[in-house]
Amino acid sequence: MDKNMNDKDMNGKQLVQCFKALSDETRIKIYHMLADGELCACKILEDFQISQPTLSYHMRILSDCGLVNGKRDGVWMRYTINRDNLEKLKVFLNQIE
Amino acid sequence: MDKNMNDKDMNGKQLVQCFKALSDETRIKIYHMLADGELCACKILEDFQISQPTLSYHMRILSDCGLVNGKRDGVWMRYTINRDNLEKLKVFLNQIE
DNA sequence: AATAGACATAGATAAATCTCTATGTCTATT
DNA sequence: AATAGACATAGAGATTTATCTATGTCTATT
Repeated sequence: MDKNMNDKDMNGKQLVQCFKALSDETRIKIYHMLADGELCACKILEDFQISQPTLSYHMRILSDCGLVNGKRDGVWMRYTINRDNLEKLKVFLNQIE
Repeated sequence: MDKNMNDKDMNGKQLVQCFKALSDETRIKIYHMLADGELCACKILEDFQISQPTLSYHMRILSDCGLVNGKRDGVWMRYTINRDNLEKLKVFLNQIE
């Protein structure tokens, strides 16, 4: 696992955290939605039958592992995909085989 | 999530299951080990400080989601990476962006 | 400065997950 | 047919996760 690691790799812990972040139907759907571009939390919330604190919890998990960037814009939180870490996930999978 | 799906895609549930399977340090390490080729359960077990039933549990999770193939060979279980489903995971990530 | 709206945090709870020990099943060998 | 070895299953317990309600914080508007 640790051999052949370079700056394009994630460490094991971070990888596990990323996969854990994507191992939930709500979060994987959010991640997929963000593929089309930036979205604010209140917009994302409209697409789900969950409470606002639950969404906040999911966005924190997606942010903490580095898959998603969040920036405040006044009263809104605007979320985007973190392209660097998406790339690192791809690098990991491409290492397999 | 469901638009633009074709035979190269996994459905949402299966994707979630795959990511869940990889969201554990033991399993991600096993998956990485299998990248180098077939291994039997008893060989994999040597690399971890876990009980045999726990390994069996993890191998079941990796198999059930389709990331890993297991075939019996007499008394041994020989595991390999399921290349098709690895490819599907890659396709999913490549769809992002 | 009072209010309203967007988001975060705290605390509680139910469900899922990971691990173990004990035991069962199947295969190959003696 | 008895035994040993590799793996699976059952059941239990501790931890983690996903969700909620209630409440707090911060920003913008009136």
